[in-house]
This record gives sequence, C-alpha cells and structure tokens, in this order.
Amino acid sequence: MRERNKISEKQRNILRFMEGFIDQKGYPPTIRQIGEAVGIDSTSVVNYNLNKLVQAGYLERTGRTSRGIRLVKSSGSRRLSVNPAYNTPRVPLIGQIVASAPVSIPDDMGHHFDEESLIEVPASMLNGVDPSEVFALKVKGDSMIDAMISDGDIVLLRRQDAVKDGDMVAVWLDERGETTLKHFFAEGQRVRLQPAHPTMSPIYVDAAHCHVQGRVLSVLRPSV
Amino acid sequence: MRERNKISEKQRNILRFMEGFIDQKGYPPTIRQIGEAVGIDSTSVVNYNLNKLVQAGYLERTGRTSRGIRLVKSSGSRRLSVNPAYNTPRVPLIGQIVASAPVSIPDDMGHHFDEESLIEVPASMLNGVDPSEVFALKVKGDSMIDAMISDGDIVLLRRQDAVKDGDMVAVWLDERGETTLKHFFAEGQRVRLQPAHPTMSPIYVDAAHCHVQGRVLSVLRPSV
DNA sequence: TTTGACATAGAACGAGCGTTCTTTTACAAT
DNA sequence: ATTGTAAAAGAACGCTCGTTCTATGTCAAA
Repeated sequence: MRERNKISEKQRNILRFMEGFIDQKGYPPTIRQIGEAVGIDSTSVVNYNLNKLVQAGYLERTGRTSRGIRLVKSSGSRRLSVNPAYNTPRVPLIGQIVASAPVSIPDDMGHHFDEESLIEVPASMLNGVDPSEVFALKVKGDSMIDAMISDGDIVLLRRQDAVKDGDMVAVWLDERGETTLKHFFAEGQRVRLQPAHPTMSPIYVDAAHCHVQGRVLSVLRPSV
Repeated sequence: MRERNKISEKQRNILRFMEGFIDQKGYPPTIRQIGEAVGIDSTSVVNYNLNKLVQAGYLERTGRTSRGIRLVKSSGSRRLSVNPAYNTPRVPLIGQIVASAPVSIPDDMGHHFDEESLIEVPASMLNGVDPSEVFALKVKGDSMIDAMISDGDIVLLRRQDAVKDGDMVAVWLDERGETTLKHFFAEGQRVRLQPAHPTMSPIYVDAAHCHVQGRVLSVLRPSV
C-alpha cells in the first residue's frame, strides 16, 4: 500500500463542505454543487478530487448515482449533527424517581410521547435493547445513595416486570411506600433486594408486595 | 389545523424504507427506488404519497432536486445508525483510573488517536464543551466509591489544569501516590478536596503536591 | 530539452430523475 | 344516480447530474 493518505487543501475543503451540506440538507451535494462551493469550475476536476478522496479513504462513491457520495471518515473538525434523522437513539424522560412516590408509566408508551422530553443516549448505554422499550427517570434527592446513584442522575430503564436474579431493578415497595433501585434476587416467597453499595445490608420483602417497574440498563450523570 | 396526521400503511412503509436506505447508503433514495421498494409502479403515486408525508410532518422535500427528501420525524421503529458520518460526538477512551497509578495523557491528544478507542457520548453529557477537548477514563476498582463512582464507570473529563472552586476534578496526589476524583477548593497554600459523598470528610493537601489532570464533566455507567 | 505525472478546464453525451398531465378506479356523501 | 375526493397508473417532458474525452498548463525528473 502506497502512502497516498495526504490530501490537498482543496480536498479538505471538499470534505468540510460535504459534512456541512449533508448535515444541513440531509442529502449529499452533487458534483456541480461541490465545485461551486470550493471554487472548481469543471465537473471533471471535482470528480478527479473526489476519486482522490476515495483513494485516501475519506469517501465512498456509488457509480452513476446522483449524490452517490458517502462520508466514511471525518475531516477532523467534527460538529454536532442537527439532523434528527441521523442522531443517536432517544428515549423518553418520563418522570422522576422520588423515594416517596411511585413511578407511573404511561400505558401507550412507545407510540407517541412528548417531543420535548426525549433525551439522547449513546447506543452503547442500551446494550442492544430496542430504544422503544427504554425510558428514563431523573433521580430526585439522595435516597438512592446506597445504589451509588446521586441526586440528578438519569437512570435508563427497560420496561419489564419479569427479571432475572442479580438484575438491578426499580421496585415499588408496598410496605415502605417508595420506589428504590436494588439488585433483585428471588428467594422463595420472598425477595432479597441487595443494595449496590457493598457495605450496606439487603432488605427482604414479600414477593407479593414488591412491584418491579423496570430493569436498570445504565446510569447517566450529566454535568457533575 | 386539520387532522391530517394519519398516514397509511403504504406511507409508513415508505418511511421505514427511507430510514433504512439512508442509514445504509448515506443518501436518500429516488422516487423510483422508493416505488420499487414499496410496490408502487408509478412515480407520480410515489410523489403523491411523499407529499402526503410532508403534509403530515414526516418529511421535507426540496423541489426539483434529486434525492431531495429529508426525514424530520421517525416512523417509530428507530434503529441504530451505522453510518459514522452522522453520529454523536466521540471522545477517546485513553485509559483507566486506578487508584495506584497516575493518568498519563498523551500530548498530541486531539489530533489522531486510535480509531478503536473512541466511544460515543450524548452531546448533552458534554455541556457544550468541544468534544476534542474531552477524554474518557474507565474506573477500575472501588477506590472512587466516596465520589459516588463505582467500578466500571466511565468518567468524561475535560483536559485542563486551571479549575474553579467546586469543580469535580481528577487530581494526582504526590503524597498518596494516587489519582482521585474530588471537588476542588483552593484554600490559600492548601487545597481542600471534598468527596462527593456527603457523609465523608474532606482531605487537605499542599497545592504544590496536587496535580489536576482534568475536570470531570460527567459520568456514564453502562450496562449496570 | 524532453518526458511524464499531476492538476485543471471545457464541452458534450446519455442516463437519471422530478414533474406534470391525462385517465381510470374505488368509495363515500349528497 | 350524481358528485366529489382519494388513490393509483402510465406516459411524456425537460432539467439534473455523473461520466468521458480532449486540451492546456505546471513542474520536477531525466
């Protein structure tokens, strides 16, 4: 493999223009649009430089296809995408966990929720779970401190009532009248709820009086 | 505003096809490609349905422009984008925080790092900070437990040595020979490092013997 | 000076592709 | 029965756009 990864200033301009164009319009530019943007008067010259960029590994092209150019590597200056179609998964932030109140999960979840309350999450935080099954709750107060979760954290949960032993779950406890996050272990008629903090003791509750609201997938702590 | 937000099965198929096509190819399909995919034999019928989708708020179109269709709202079943050009900000995961070892930050950071070690983070976790100034560290062990950070957490830091009082920072302590995460308060010649956990006591160190490696922006706890 | 790779221009070809127009069918409302 | 509207088909028009070919200029190596 020869050393052909160096690209010219002009070619870098092409990349930058393409990133902005795609981000703004949602589709790639044509050869002529690229030429006009970076000051090349001939379509063949644009074509020539595009092929150079393909050789250098920055682009892929689809022959004889209008706008058939795809970015495969960034030019270095990465901006934030404003095009919602291409963003990370979003999940609805449907409320708060407050120790003294149950979590109410709307039944029609997954179909239409408030556009306002959708938050972005990185795909890696979902562990392969379909984003439409996931919701988020904001932790209010320090009641989850024994689960290593502090005030302001955002907890990502998968809506499910059947859970495996060891799963971290959000459970509503009838006896205490509160929701907590604990590791779940079924032990006969009873359920052992183990705090994440290793020095803290588990609590035991009757299986009939503990309602699993969802399994915790991950925790986000924004802007510490 | 009339109730025109209901879309037909055929129109939903168009949306789904478009999402997959764009995600896979990097550019939107043509009218004829849509027609072939969803079983419409006439370009005018595709055009008709596309305009319906525009009315319903799912699409935007650019007149007389090849592939001039843009998704503005998802069809509900969101998949993960595989096209790197459109993704969330990525930051390099450059190492681990182990209590017994300092964090070594490469000097040429921000120019070229291992493609492998880039991790996605939601823009909201960066709080406006330029992603190129951010790096990530994986927490190894439970030494940060007093900062409400547990084993396996990923800490996002902004590379900086000048910090404000109250910032959560990663500091290397000469005396202890370890790195910790604490809230930073300058107090004359000394520095007060306050654990995040409210019940724990601060530690005081000489300002000359404490080296700030970066400011903590946020914490991710994947796959609890 | 000659050679040859590289970069650029310009033009022309032909397929790609959005648009529009005319018809036809289905179905509910009048 | 008539009217009106939504949905669909097919064809034709004309601009869009990638491709290709020829020509010109540059510059370093031979």
